[in-house]
Amino acid sequence: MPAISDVARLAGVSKATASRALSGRGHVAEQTRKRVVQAASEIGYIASPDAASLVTGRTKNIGVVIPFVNRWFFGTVLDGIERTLLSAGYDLTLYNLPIAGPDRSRVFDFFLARKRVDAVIVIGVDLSAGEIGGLERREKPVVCIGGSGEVTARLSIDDHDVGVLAASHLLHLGHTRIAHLAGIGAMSAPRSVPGLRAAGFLEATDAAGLPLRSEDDPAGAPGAIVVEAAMSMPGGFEAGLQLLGHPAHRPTAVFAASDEMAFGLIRAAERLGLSVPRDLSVIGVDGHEHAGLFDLTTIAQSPSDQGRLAVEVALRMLGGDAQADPLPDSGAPMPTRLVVRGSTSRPAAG
Amino acid sequence: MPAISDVARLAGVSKATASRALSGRGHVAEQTRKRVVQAASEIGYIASPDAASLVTGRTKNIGVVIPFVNRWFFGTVLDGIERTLLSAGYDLTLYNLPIAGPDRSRVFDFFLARKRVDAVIVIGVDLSAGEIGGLERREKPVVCIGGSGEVTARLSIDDHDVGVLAASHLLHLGHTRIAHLAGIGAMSAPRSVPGLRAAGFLEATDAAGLPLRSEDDPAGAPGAIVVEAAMSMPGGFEAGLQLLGHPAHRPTAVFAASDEMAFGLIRAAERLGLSVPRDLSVIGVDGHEHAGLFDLTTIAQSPSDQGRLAVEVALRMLGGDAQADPLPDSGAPMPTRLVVRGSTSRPAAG
DNA sequence: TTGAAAGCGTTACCAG
DNA sequence: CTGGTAACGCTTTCAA
Repeated sequence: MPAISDVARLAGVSKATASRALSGRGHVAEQTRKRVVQAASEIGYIASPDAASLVTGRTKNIGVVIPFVNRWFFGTVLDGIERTLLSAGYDLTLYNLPIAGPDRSRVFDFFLARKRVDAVIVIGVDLSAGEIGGLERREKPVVCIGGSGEVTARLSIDDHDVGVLAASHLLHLGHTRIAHLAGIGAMSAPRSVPGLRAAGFLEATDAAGLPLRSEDDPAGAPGAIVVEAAMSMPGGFEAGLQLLGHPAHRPTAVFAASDEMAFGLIRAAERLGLSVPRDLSVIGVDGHEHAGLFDLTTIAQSPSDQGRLAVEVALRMLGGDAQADPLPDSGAPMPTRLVVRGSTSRPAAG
Repeated sequence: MPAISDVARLAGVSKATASRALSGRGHVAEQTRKRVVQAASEIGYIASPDAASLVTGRTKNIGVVIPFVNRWFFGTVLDGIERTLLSAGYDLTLYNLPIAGPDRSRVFDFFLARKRVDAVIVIGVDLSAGEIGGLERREKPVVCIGGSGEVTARLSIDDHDVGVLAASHLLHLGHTRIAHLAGIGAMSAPRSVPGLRAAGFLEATDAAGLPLRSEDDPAGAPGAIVVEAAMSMPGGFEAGLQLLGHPAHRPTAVFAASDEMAFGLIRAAERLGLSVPRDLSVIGVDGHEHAGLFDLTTIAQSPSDQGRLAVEVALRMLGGDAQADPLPDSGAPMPTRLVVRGSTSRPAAG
């Protein structure tokens, strides 16, 4: 493996000059720079990042903490991050965070505690105060996408508003028996993404005069109901079979907390012989790339943009200038938009 | 940031002893070891991996090259890798490889060329001779999962056999008009995963006396046909609309090269008013976690096991003993099994 | 503009 | 079993 001293010798300069010529820091005569670069490529020299970061304190490496890679939102955010990092010359170290348990603290206390990453991007994780404290103590920039926890830099859509928007769309169409397929923890963790969406939903249905019902309530009456399930296609499917199983109790519209849940719900409806949107209107959240295929009305967001932006924010924070607000638009929520397709319509007459 | 010299001072020993005590290499009196460990945890010391790898040449970091994170197979393999690596104390650096273009060579020539990873795991990539040469020149262990290219360590299922098995299942049921929804490149890259599956399919249909047909052939006659599409749900959907669009040309059974394609195909069939399996039998490949939800017959494999195993192989190669065969079972293919569900049946009479 | 030399934080060798 | 010391490969003062 050629070292910088080899390059220096071949180019007839000192290590110092070779370093300056190759890294672009400090002034070097154009002619010598060329000679050094030529020598380097001749022997296939590539700088050792370890040696460099040992002295500079920078690793050119960003840690990404993510709970799933196999859910569309998360995978797509990761994709956006990776692409942006690649073109900035940064490495991405992936930490697939288990929901809880000893491995989770291992990620925070061991892996992230070492000096291997310049910054951390955390996607869709509800961070505990202790975890946040640990990260901040290392003085590494932390950028969050979604999730919850009192952190300085967070990029996210307005999840409460998403809930309001979805409910309003259904109310507007004239539905009065509406269910919300919420993510796990919606009721117990009000600041989490599922919690905020559920709260927005309930606020809107309440404002419209719909009472909150439980599954045991008398059938057929107007009202809103919230059911929790895994935010995945099977989650939506299972919950859907349950929710739609009793004709008398059946809502005429459902707001699913994610498009993947909505897909599962639609399949459950079909399995039960229901037609969407004639018997059931469905609206989801995400703007999943398969939403068109299911003809699903959804509240779209742009995960890959969020990923790209998170990287830009992190790099900006790394670039010093600690005073300047690193967040674009002073931390305004990321945009969402209602995409109306064929899965929502007015309820059947009667 | 506390350094090892701080630990040494606090414990009243030399740096050398402190290092030995903490890393476990070399002999240290049990009593001093305890004192050092105690001192380390007291000041929250964590070794700098950069400094360590500078001298040992080992980074405790594995590079993973992957073309998608958002396809189930790839995401699940990644998950298995990550989990295994985490418990072995290794980091995972992710390279989301663009299919082609300058960014692709950048991954190989710049990112992987640096000394930042101890080994590389490559998932589902058709490696060129040049790319393989580059990797081998760095003398880093390379483990491939799927994909193609003449590399020493490869873990994969027998994709040719998968094609045979799928075709045989359909033939056995009595189908004589069978289509194969193949991945892109199946016909042009015979050693690739799509190529092998298609070859197996054609071998079996040919042996059964079914002629290979093109889309323009006279309708209704027995035969096998191969259509290429993206190995995703939308890919299967679009191709399905095309393939099933003309009633006269319609096959009675389709072998989709992945479960995700099969899901799309099933939706296309439903969209066209066809009933599965009455009008159309469908078999996929993967054992996708949603296969049950679509009641899909499939040839299941275990991506997360493949991921786990790839890590074990890589670590074994790293552990010296270059002579011993690092591959389990002398490189025998990974297991697959036919899971019969409701999407395949005998063709309708007539 | 260039060079010499002093680190960065470890581990590994060689004495003791 | 332990301590001193020399690397590892780079960047960065400080002088020239």
